Amino acid sequence: MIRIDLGAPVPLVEQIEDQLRRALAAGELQPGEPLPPVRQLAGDLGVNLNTVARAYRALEAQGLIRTQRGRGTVVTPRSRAKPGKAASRELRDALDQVLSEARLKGFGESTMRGIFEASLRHFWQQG
Amino acid sequence: MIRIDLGAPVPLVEQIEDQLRRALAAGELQPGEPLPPVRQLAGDLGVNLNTVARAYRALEAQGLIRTQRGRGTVVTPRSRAKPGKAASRELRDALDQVLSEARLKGFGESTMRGIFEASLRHFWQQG
DNA sequence: TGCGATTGTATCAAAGTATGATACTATTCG
DNA sequence: CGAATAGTATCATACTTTGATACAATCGCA
Repeated sequence: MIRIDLGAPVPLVEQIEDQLRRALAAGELQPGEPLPPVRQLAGDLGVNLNTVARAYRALEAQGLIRTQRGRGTVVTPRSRAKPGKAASRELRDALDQVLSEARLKGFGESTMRGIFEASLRHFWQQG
Repeated sequence: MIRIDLGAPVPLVEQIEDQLRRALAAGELQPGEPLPPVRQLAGDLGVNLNTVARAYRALEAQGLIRTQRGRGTVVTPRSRAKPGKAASRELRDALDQVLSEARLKGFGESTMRGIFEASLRHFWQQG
């Protein structure tokens, strides 16, 4: 379900968090559905249970999942709130970051569009 | 020219590196043009000169600038090489990351397209 | 030519962050 | 109640980031 890279420069907690968020955005994890217990996921990935617990807590702080000691962790229903100005600025910034790198690496405009459309479909189509 | 945020979770070196890369991709810094000396930029930003020097070295490792002790740092001409498979995978991954977050924050498909097109124009049009 | 000014580099210490080992607490179910 | 299962807290260790300071290369001008 998730694959982590011990040699990557990005922290394990963040790798786990990012991939779970992607699964949530793609609809692979539906609201109400339980996430694996921290010990199980930690065992599968070969990391400490705290590392998974921290990823869960980060996602909970973003309102994406809800966790309760002794009971487990479940996916929360998707927020229907419209994003604010700060969120828009952050999104533009993150996109600029990705596109500027792509530009410098030699990707062309149409290639870029193709990759974008694929990702867009992945996360917006029915997800 | 650059603005950094001491309270942000992203390291100063990376903030500086990212913003310089964006300036390069947007064509605000043209090939052959000199970058400010590390002490000057460091002074402007209120950080240690080493922090700027590290950002310069990172960009040099990516082939974007060329630096020589005692002489300074200049922008290198843009590489004409086509990106390989690894670069494509990384790009898809980075885009997925950004779009999945946007999706969960409630951005709509057309809003997303608009922001993307703006960024695309910014970095590909004549830049 | 030589010396001062300017530019990037190396070294090392201090503070902050990430990860893991271990013990703790809450919930469920027989 | 008690065992099993779920998340939490604490703390030690290793790694990363930042900065202070000293070093080395290049340039320019007297």
